[in-house]
Amino acid sequence: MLTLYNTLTRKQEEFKPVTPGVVNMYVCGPTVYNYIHIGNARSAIAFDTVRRYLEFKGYKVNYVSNFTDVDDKMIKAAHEQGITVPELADKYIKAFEEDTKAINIKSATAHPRATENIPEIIEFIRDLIEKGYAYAVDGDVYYRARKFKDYGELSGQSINDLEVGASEHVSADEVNKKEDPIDFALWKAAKPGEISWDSPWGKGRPGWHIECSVMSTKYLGKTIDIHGGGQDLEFPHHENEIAQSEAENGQTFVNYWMHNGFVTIGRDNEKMSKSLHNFITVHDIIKKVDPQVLRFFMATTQYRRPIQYSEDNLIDAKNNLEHIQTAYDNLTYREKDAEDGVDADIESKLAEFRLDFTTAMDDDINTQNGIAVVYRLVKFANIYAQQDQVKLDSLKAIKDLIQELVSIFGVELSESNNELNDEHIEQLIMERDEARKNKNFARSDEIRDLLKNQGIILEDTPQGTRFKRTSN
RNA sequence: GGUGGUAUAGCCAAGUGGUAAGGCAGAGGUCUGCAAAACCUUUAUCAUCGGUUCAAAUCCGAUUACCACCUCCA
Repeated sequence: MLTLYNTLTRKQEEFKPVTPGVVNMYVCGPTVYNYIHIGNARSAIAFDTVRRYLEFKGYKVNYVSNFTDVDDKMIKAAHEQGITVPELADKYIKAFEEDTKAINIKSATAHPRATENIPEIIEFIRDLIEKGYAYAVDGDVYYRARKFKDYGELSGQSINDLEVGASEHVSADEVNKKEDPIDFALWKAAKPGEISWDSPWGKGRPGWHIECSVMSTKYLGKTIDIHGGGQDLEFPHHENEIAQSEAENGQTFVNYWMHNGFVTIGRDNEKMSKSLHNFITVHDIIKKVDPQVLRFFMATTQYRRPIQYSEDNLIDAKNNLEHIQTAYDNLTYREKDAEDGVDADIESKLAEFRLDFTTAMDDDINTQNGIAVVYRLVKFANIYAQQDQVKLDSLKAIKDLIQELVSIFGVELSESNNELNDEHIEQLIMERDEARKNKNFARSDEIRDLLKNQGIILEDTPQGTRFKRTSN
C-alpha cells in the first residue's frame, strides 16, 4: 500500500487517486532565466522518481510541469543580455531540456509555458474579480487573501502572524496600493518598454502564482492527485495556488501536496539557491561528473530530507553505482558458459526482493531503503555469478530485476561489451594466458600493465581472463 | 516576531516504543602465481538535560546548534 506524506495534513496517508489507475500530477518547474542548478535538479529528480515508481506500480501518470517564462527576473535578465524575454526563455528552456535529458528525467506529458496561456489566465482572473476574490488597482490585480477562509492552511501560517515585508522583496509602493498587505498579485501592469499583453486592466503580465492554477486546471482538471515542488514554494506560492484555484473552482485543488527538501552546500549546509549565488549548475557539473552519478546521488537520501552536496558524497555515489554495474557485468560475463534453463527457486527469490523493494518505496518513496534492497540483490547476484553452474535464464532474470529497480532511480546500466574488436590486444591476451600457463609471471604482468595503460583492465576468473575498459 | 525542518559511527544514511538496516572508507580473512572482482568477519547506545514507561534514538518538556519560509527561489 503506497503512502505519501501530505504537507497539507502533515501526515503520511494512503495514496488513492481520483480515478483508479490514473495519476494526475503537476510539478512546479523553473523560471527560465538561467541554467538549472543542482537544487532545481533535485526537485525534478525527486518527482521523476515518484512518477517512475507510480508507473512501476502500474499507474498511468499524466505529468505536467510548467516553465515560468515571464516575470521580473526574466525581464531583468533579458535586458542585461540584450535579448528579448522570449529569446531568453527559448535559450534556457532548450538548456533545461538538454540538462534534464542528461540526468535521465522523463519528459513531462505536457510542458506548458505561462506565456502560451495568457487568454486562459486573463479569463481566470476575470472570474476571480467577478466572484469578489480579486480587485484591480492602477492596472494591477490583487487577490484578497483574507477572503479565502483557509488561507495559510498549507503552510501552517496564521494570517495575522505573517510579518509583512519580512522577505524584503516587496516594494513599499506595492504594499501601499493593496487593500491589505497580505494580498498578492494576479496581474501586474507593464512598465514602459516591458513585455506585455492586452487585458481588461490594461497592458501587463501575469503574476507568478496564477499560471500554475490555470495550467494545472487546464491540463489536469479541477482536482488533481499530486502537486509537487520545493519546500520553498510552500509559502506563498502553493498557498496562493490553493486560494486561487479553490475560489475559482469551488472544489479541492490538490489531494496530496508533496515538497522536496533542499540541496545544501558548504560548511553550514546552506540552501543552494540562485539568490544566495552559491549554486552549481547541472550544465557545468555534468562536464565533470557522470550524469548517472549525479542522478544516483540524489536517490541516496529520501526526497523530503535535505541533501548535502559535496564532492566526497558524489564520489561515494560513484563507487556505489559502480558496484551495482560490476554485479551486472559479473552476471553478463557468465552468460557465455551458462546452461540453458532456469533455477527452480530463482523466481520466488526474486519475488521476495521485489516485495521488499516495494515495501520500502511504498513508505513515502523511501529511496534509501529501496537502494538497500538493491544492494542485497546485488550481493545475491554476485554470489550466484560465482557458482560453478549457472543457468542462462536465471542470469537474465536477475539482471532484469536489477535494471528494473535502478531504473526507478533513473539509472540505466550498460550492457558490457564482450567484443574487443582489436586483434592486437586479443593477441596479447592470448600471449599472457600462455605465459601464465608456463608460470612466466613476469611476462604476464608486463602485458597486464601494458594493457592497463591503454585503458583495459584484465581480470582472471575461473572461467578465463576477462577484460573491462576503464570508465574515464 | 510567526511557522517549519535538521541533529544517529571517520563519511553518507535507515530506523517513529522492544533493545541501533545498508553503503563508503578502515582492519582482518577466503579466493588468486600476484592482482582485480567477489564473498566472509569486524567498527555506535543515537546533540544536551530532565520526565513518562517493564522497556525510549523513537513519546513528553526544556536547552543548544544549524538550516529554511513569511508574497524573488526547486
